Amino acid sequence: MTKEQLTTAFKALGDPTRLAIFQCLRDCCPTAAFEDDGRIRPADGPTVGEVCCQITGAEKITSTVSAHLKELRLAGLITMEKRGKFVVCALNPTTVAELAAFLGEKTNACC
Amino acid sequence: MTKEQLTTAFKALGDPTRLAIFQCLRDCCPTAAFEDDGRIRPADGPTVGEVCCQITGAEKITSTVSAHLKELRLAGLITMEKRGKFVVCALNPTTVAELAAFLGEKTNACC
DNA sequence: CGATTATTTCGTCAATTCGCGAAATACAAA
DNA sequence: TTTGTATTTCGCGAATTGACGAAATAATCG
Repeated sequence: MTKEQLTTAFKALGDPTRLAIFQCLRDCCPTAAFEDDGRIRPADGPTVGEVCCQITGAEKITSTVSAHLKELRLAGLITMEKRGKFVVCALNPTTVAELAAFLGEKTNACC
Repeated sequence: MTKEQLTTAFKALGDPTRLAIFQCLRDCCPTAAFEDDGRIRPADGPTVGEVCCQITGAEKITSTVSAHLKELRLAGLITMEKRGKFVVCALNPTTVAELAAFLGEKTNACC
């Protein structure tokens, strides 16, 4: 991970709305595996609309949350995939693990 | 750690200069344990001036780096202590570990 | 096809941030 | 006390950010 990728990722997490999204995706399961019409939705995460509802209480996704999701995606922290009319998202565990590893790297032994 | 503390800490790391300072403090030892006059300097970290030199190449600490150090301190990521004419600093391993732990928390089992 | 639903992009505005230099503060040495 | 050194605070301007609503895009439904 380059220094620039690290700063981008940390900056993405350094906003209350985006951190809430991050926690939502980390802690929450997709709220349903089936649509109203019975079709199954790939269970890799909630739709962006569902995430927005959890975060802001809004019924539909807002442009603000959409922008935050985009930033998290560009930072490599989440994945987003189109599923018909919906966009589902999920954490990118690889990047998260790399951030944790960066923080966990040992301090130089002589200190 | 509250949500606000988490965002503050991540935001503090989300700037290239501050991340460089963080890496410097994590990876570097104090460059010397003795002053010119022979007095020992507490070996808990380099002076802020030494950190600034490593980061920017400047001979004396700049107001920019001073402000970044303050933000890292307010975020709980580093400690700063006055030692006579100097201010020495060091990582706060507790906060760093808490951030790493937050990122490392397991995804909900059902996902 | 048109209508509806889910989402993103765009434009704007207020607020924040970053870097800089000058001035202020703190401490030590002479 | 005066001088010098290390550092912080202040004030400013340029650039970025976050929130919001309106418009655009994309896919499904009828």
